[in-house]
Amino acid sequence: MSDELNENISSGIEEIVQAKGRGSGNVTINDIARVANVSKKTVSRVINQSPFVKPKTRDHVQAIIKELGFVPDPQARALALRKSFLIGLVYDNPSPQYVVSMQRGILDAFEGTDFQLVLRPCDRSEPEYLARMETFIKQHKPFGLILPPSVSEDEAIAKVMRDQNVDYVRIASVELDDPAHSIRTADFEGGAQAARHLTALGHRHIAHIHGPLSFRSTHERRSGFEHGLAEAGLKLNPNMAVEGGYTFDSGVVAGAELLSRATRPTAIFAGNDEMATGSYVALRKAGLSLPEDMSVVGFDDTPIAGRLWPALTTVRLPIREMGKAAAQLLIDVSHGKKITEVAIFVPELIVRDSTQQI
Amino acid sequence: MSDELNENISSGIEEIVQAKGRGSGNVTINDIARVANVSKKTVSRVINQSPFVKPKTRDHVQAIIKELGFVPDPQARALALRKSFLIGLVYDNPSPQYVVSMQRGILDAFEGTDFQLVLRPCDRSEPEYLARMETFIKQHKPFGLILPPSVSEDEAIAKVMRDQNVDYVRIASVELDDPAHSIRTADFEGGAQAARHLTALGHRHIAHIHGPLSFRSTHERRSGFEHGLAEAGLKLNPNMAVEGGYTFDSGVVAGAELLSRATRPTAIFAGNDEMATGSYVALRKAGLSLPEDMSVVGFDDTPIAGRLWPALTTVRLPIREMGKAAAQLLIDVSHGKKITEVAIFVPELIVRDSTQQI
DNA sequence: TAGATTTTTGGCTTCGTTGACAAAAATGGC
DNA sequence: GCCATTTTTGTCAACGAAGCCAAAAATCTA
Repeated sequence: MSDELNENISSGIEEIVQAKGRGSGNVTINDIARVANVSKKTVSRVINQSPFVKPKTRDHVQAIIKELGFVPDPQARALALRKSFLIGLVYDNPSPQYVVSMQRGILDAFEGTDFQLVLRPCDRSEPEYLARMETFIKQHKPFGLILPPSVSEDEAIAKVMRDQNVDYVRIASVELDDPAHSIRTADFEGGAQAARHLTALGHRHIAHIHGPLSFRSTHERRSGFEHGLAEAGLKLNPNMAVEGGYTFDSGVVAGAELLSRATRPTAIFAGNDEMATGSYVALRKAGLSLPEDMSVVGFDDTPIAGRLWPALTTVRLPIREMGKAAAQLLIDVSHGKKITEVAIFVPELIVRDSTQQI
Repeated sequence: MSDELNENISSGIEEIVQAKGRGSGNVTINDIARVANVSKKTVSRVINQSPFVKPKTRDHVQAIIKELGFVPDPQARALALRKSFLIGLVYDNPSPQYVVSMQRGILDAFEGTDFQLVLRPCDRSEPEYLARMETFIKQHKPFGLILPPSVSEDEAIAKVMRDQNVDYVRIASVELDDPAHSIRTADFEGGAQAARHLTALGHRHIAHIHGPLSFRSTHERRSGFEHGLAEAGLKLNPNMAVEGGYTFDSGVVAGAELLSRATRPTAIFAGNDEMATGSYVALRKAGLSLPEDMSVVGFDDTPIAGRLWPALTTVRLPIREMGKAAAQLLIDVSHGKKITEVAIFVPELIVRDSTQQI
């Protein structure tokens, strides 16, 4: 009996391997069912790790799946489940470096899974952006969405996602949502670290180029920075605080503006690396030497920080790790894991060559 | 009759709008068929722009599609067509900036279409990379693949794509494939431009940091460069040519190596912006002033070029436009458009502040 | 060991679309 | 106005999986 069974299986395998090898489509659940001599429903159960399958059956089916190199068709599954295996990265971050790092992290987490990362840039200055978001969700039924700042802070988008009943993870510097939907960064702490570093080097006149006021991170980084200054008995002089747009160009402008003030600061804390890079240019244009004439601290530690001269001292956010954590959270939650605490990423000061003792 | 028809339609629409509004799933082809009083096959024909539909019918159906906000389900279509609406970007380019720019370009072309961009980093140092590629194609049945250098140059990957019968576009500095599958960049010409610029500024001792010899672009850029030097009666001194890996770190090393030579060049042409950035660091470490002591030319014009000090003179490749063209080519070819000539992108020298008269 | 109970398995339908082919409608020629 | 052609439209079965519920097998109980 057992021999006969095995023989049947062997010949079944051979036949299918030959047929599929000639390009007659892929191996499907039906092929597995036929060869394994079970119903396709049972194969489906094995694929989906249903606990209602006898271990013996499961092993048998799995062996045949492996032998035939069967991979379930994501489109067919999506149709039946009314949910695809796409995970969208919805972003509007002005720093391309930030976005690439995050992509990497997400892809790290997808290793060995069937999820695919799709890119969804989101231009919130465009009036239709919410409608587009909704159409995308309706049409493509993504498994989930990952939102880094600043789209993560948009409550209108959050509402759309909830209304459309799609899973999501928001990465932000404040707790915007419940733990199952949040990854948090301790930007406040990062700002404080920047301040402590500069005051420890003896700086007393420290300027700040912060991001747009509509970003939560702007306030967190600045408050943290002020908190750090206060520890050294210092206050942020209001006219030493200039707003930028988290972009390189805005950093150039902001840097120039600071230099036009009556008293020149000896150090600048920029709200992100892009603006810090811009401030380098402004300082150089004014003929200053770095870091002799001015210490500069950035935020994020995107790849450009290490490529500048002098290499930029910056507050490192583990962006790639955050991306990975966000993707993993999405997967874990879908598996029914209960999340009780928001994951918090604490930044770390990376001291390079752009800061020095005064 | 006409009135009656309209009335029926109106009530049908109302009914469906109400039902779907309550979240009972999306509007499907069946709803359209029912309301329009045609078969779903006819609706399908309208969606797919079949020429065998009477204009009157087409307009009628399209009006109802619009009214109900119907969008076809990509998963169901994919299942029936055995081909998804995903387009994969397969990349291994060491410069993250290059990759982001290309992503943007591809997304530009997808505007208003149903295509989604999925990211497929490809690590060719890993032994399984071809098998993974094959599995991805088999499983997800992408509509097409876009391959920038250097994966584009991999003939083993090209074979897999052809065997699996998936459409693709290869972006390369040489003509690797037929016009329907190729986007070409005139790297040779770019190299020549760099040489002409430097010789015109009076430089006679010019070094070259080139990319890995396994990249076609390395040879094209170098040959073009030598060609340009020859126009000025110069030759590339073999020990003034150093190999890098198209990465920042390799640029630092290569720069240092050049400075260790008996005679110091007065200008460097780096094979890409990343390595040019690395050479800045090596030169600065050696105490040189830029551009006074050394002129530097890069290649690509990735965002970092404009962020450096001095801003990098570089040979601009319109990466974003190339990405857009590649995506558009994929779409056009799928629509049956015949391509007789390979699209060639000719680079343009962007003169900034890193080069000066000697 | 028969019957009750629990565990496993299977059958049939559904998801939303397209393909092959058949049927109906429109058009043309006489 | 009738028949042959050509357009246009419709029917029904895929595509490859999962859901619901019933059937079969295994296990337990007395």
